[in-house]
Amino acid sequence: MKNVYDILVERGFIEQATDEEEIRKLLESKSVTFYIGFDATADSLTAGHFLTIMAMMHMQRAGHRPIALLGGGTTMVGDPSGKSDMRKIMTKEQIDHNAECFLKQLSKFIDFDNDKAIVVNNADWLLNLNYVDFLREVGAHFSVNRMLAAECYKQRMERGLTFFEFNYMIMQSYDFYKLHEMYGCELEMGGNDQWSNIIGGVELVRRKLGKPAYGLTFKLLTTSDGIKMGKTMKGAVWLDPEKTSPYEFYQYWRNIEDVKVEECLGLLTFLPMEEVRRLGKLEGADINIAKETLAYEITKIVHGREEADKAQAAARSFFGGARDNADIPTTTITEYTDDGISVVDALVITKLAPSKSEARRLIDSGSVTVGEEKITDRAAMISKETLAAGVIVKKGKKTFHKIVI
RNA sequence: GGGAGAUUUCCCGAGUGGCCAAAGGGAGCAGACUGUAAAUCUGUUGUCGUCCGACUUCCGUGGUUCGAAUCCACGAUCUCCCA
Repeated sequence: MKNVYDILVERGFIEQATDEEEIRKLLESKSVTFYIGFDATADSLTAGHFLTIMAMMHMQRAGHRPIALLGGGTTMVGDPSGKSDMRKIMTKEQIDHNAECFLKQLSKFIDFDNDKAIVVNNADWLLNLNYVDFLREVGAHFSVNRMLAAECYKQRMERGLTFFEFNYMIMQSYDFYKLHEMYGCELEMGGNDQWSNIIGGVELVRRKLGKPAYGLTFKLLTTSDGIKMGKTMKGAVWLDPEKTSPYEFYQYWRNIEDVKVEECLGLLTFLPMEEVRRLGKLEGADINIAKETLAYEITKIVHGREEADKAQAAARSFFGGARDNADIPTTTITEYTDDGISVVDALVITKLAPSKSEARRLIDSGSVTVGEEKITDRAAMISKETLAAGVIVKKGKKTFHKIVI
């Protein structure tokens, strides 16, 4: 069987490693306990997290033991890495709630039974630390000079970095040390923005325990413009189906840029690499096949086969011209009169437009279609009868929404 | 502790008393062209109203003025210099 390290390399995960050869050997020689941290900054994981989760899954499949570390403690501070502004301070309750949501979602991907994977929350050891003890025990091992030189603080060196946030790196480093002690964790992985924090932990383990420790970072998903992927006009692409419906999720990947298809197939699906390369070679309109496969496979992993089938069927039927009752986002309208409802209101209620002004602009630009009829009149209404039958409202070419009463 | 400066709409960034809902760029949205791609061109981007209209914005709170994003006072936050 192939070394999982080589698999990760082949699929395009790896960005940096503390020592490639050593890590490869380590992963070949035994079942390794490794960890990835998730700071609980929102109540759902995002498409960005999904990449690291995929890596975790590959690792677990290869017989290694993942530790999912929930950042109940570190989120109290907030990681300043690569950020230009200080993060809003969150309450303990919010963080706890978020961590719970994370765990629920993670359980769908990682098998936590029988010690095959472990969940920990760094609130358990970070929150009750004694300041002076901590400084003597851990703080003494960090050089401020070196920390300030770290790439991740570059932006903050210009705009200001508080001591409060500056401690984040030390806290995360301490996590690694703690996990090494508790579970024999030897490897920390994370997105490439975590590189500085990870090295901090690796060095702390080596210094304090005199034992080997390794770090590994993954590529960050970006668009060809270098903008972080997984964002839409509504915000992040969430893994929670309540926040981003499976259909929207599917469509996000279906609409990906040509040049990113092969990369995403490797990173975000389990398709064999021969297949990935074959799909990546498709040109012209044929590449749509690759995109469809990509969207389907990711949706299947995240939301299950059934939802993936539904999303795909809905997408196909709509873009194929059919307008039947497919599984697309649907809103049930309760506020309507005998005249029905105005198109403007309908757009706002379905969240196709954030405000009435925006809805009017959309109508003016000729991008709104109700049923088969293109709407050009700002005062247009959707009749009660039409509503009763259920009608599809279309914004632009790609966004469909069904309305029923 | 002392001194200098900053804070503008999603972001960057103009604007120093009326012509400012506020230049320009980025990002977003839409139209054309396409392959549910990219690039390009065009339109659009505070809210509410059927349009020329009304209303709420330029860190916060008060004030000066017929009139303030622009002036004053106090406060908050940040940056820089000196201790």
